Amino acid sequence: MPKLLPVAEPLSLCCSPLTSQPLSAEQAETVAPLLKALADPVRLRLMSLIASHADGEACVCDLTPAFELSQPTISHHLKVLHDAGLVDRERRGTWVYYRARPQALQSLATLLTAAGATPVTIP
Amino acid sequence: MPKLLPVAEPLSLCCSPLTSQPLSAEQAETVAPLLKALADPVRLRLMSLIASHADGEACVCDLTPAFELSQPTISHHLKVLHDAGLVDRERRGTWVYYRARPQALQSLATLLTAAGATPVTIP
DNA sequence: TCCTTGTATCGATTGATGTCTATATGGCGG
DNA sequence: CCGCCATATAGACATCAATCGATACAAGGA
Repeated sequence: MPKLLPVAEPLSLCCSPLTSQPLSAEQAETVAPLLKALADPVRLRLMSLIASHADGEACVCDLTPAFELSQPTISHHLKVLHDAGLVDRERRGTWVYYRARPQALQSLATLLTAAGATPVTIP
Repeated sequence: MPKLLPVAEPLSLCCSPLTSQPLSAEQAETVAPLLKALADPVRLRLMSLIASHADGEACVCDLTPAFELSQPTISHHLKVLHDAGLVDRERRGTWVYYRARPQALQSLATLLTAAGATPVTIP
């Protein structure tokens, strides 16, 4: 029987921007783990490397050499990103590819974006 | 022609979106602490309470009762937010007010926003 | 001056996190 | 089937972070 999928959920953006109304405790508990997954320099760079790579995906073999860290450490960080639902994971032959989930980043960005104040308003 | 982004000087957002090009190690070291400061349910709610409060500011005395945590713990979390540059701090008489810095949140949102995707960012 | 109220700091404790080495797993080629 | 390569997991260790009670500091009022 096939292994159960890990935690890649719909990632529905749960809430309106932080600045429009207070987050509930539950909402905060939902969102914080996403931010925590990103709140590490190595994982930020991993996410960035993956997301900016061609087709929004990258092989582990592309990522590991970018750091002066052991291979298990990189694998660990990728697992954290994956468990948070920020990246998808696919095995193709010997290699494993991680793919960014733009909607995940997008929902976080929306949360942080000031309510009325869109990024750039042209008068 | 595109106006310059309303860059928040003290906190100048260091980088273009994650998805447009890889973050340097230095950029990642700069941004990660901001995310880490937000990556806690209590601090997320604090930030949200402050930002959504009238005038974007709130007294500690308004914030503490919203949690079932000791006053020193709330004070600690506020300090973390302040040290990260996410909120300003001002004493008025007996009370201390914390004020959200929308530019800080905005720069994070810009970082997370997919390059080509929706929002109005101007590169 | 002393007391009271609001907020910050200190020190301790407990649990989480990043990193490593060693080892396991999964696929491919011979 | 065997051995090699790429990646994941396990276990250990050191550091960090969240929380608390106790206490210090700051400001205003008696």
